[in-house]
This record gives sequence, structure tokens and C-alpha cells, in this order.
Amino acid sequence: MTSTPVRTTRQRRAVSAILAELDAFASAQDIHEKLRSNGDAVGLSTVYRNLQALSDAGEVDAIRGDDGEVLYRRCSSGHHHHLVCRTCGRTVEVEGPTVESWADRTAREHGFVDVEHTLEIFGTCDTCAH
Amino acid sequence: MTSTPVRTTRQRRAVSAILAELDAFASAQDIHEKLRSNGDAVGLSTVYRNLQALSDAGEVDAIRGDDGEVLYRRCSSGHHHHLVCRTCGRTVEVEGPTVESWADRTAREHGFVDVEHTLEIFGTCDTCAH
DNA sequence: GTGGATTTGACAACCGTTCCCAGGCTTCCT
DNA sequence: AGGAAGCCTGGGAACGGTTGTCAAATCCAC
Repeated sequence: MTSTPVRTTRQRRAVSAILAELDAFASAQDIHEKLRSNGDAVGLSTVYRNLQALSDAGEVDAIRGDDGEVLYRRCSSGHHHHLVCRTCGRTVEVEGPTVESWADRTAREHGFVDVEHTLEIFGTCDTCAH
Repeated sequence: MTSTPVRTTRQRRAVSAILAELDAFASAQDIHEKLRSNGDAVGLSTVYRNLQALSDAGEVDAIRGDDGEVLYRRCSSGHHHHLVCRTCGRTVEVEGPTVESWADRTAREHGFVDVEHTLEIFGTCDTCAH
């Protein structure tokens, strides 16, 4: 396998920097906007490309919002789920060991293999609920 | 509150009929295509409208596929989750009572209210796995 | 059957995302 | 440091799913 060279460009650094200081899930366009208002102008295509690359590399988590747009967030590396505030986007990473085994067992009982699952919890956080 | 009259049109019936005989999740465009090849021509807009209406009325479940398109399926009325074959779309409805309470409890512990969750399991069904 | 509101359908518009490609910038080598 | 090679960038066009528009068709109550 041929190693793919990766270059550290200003744009790539800028995108990573934004993600590092963000506690909430944000869309590619949100991030593009933030970069722009920070003075760190980066092309929209580039933002998309880099977010996707980071996502593929497992460095950021990607989920799909209600309206279908993809939201990104820098997360801890292990397998976990998200508790997301539907108002401000603030996110808490949670683990549910029981869920994992239940999902796998259930799928296997029905003859399914190569099992994955998605689980997200949405609510309104205490700050946003007054 | 003013009651909204609902009319039973040929198109509405055709869409419901297709859903009734479908065991898998299907996109609006899939359904439009099936109707068309059945000779029951229905406009694409109408298919979208009716699927959305059925979804709002809770008569069909809607989930979002990996590529972001919305998939519909007629399901049983109670709260349940889906075990979906990622190859053929065949779907089994499953229940996970433990998951429900765990999700609610976890969210509440973090001060979140008005909690919802989404949980889908994807795998390859025995038929598709050979 | 008739009137009048609901629905339909063809097409345009939308929106997030991806593609394209000429020019720019990193890297590596010397 | 200087220069060649090729990955990266960015602006705009293209794309695919979905929604909006509005005149014409349809359904239902009377």
C-alpha cells in the first residue's frame, strides 16, 4: 500500500483550530462562516474537503441533523453516543455499554451480520430550558 | 382548532397501496418509480406531499439513509426501532425497552429535558449474506 | 349536478454538497 | 537556497433530493 502524502496547509490548520475550540456540532457552512468572520478566509469547497477527510480519518464525528445537513464535531476517539441540545447544539458524549450488546445480540438473533448502529439522544439542555 | 378536510383521491390511495405491500424502506423516488411502472402514474410532487403527510400523521416511519435521502415504510404504530438490511432494505421492527429508559435517564442526569432519541441498527440479512 | 375548496402536476427554485481545473503552495531533493 | 513535482486550493458550474408555485383538475357537500 502506498502511503498518501498529506500537507499541512494554512487552511487545514484553520479548520482543525475551529473544531478544537467548538463544543457543539456545526455544519460545514457554519464553520466556513466562522472562519470567514475570524479573518481566516477559506474556500467553501476546501472546508467540505477537509471536514470529510477528518471524518474519514476518524478525527471528527459526523452526524446528520434533522434537516439532513451533516454536522461535525471533534470528539474523543472511543465508541460513544451523543446527547445533543436541539437548541444550542451543545453536546455531551455518553456511553451505553448495555445498548451495544443489546443491538448486536438482537441483530444476530434475526440472522443479520456485519452489524452497526446509530444512536443519538436529542433534548433541550438546562441552559436553553431557562 | 379548525379541522382540516382530507380527500381520498386516486393518488393518495395509490401511494398507500404501494406502502402496504412494501416490506422495505423506500425513497419517495423509488415509490414514484414503482407507481409509474404499475401504470398508476402519480406526479413526483404529489408523492412527496403524500408521504410527508402520512409521516406527519404517524402512519409511516421515516428514516434517513446514509446518503441523506429520506426513506419511508409503513410500520406498526407503537414506538420501536429498525433493524435494516443495508443491501436489500428488508426491515425488522425491534423493541428495546432497556434502551428507552437508559436514554431518558442519561439525558435527565445531564439536565436535559424534552428528550427524544433515534436508534437504528444496520446489518446484512442472512439472504443477502448468502 | 353544481359550486367551491382541496389536490394535483409540470416546472422552477432551493440548498447542501460534490465536481472541475487552472493556478498556488508544500515538500523534498540537490 | 533554488527548483521541480504534485498535492491543495478556490470559484463556479453541476448535481440530486426536496420544496415552492400556480393554473387546471378533482372531489365532496349540498
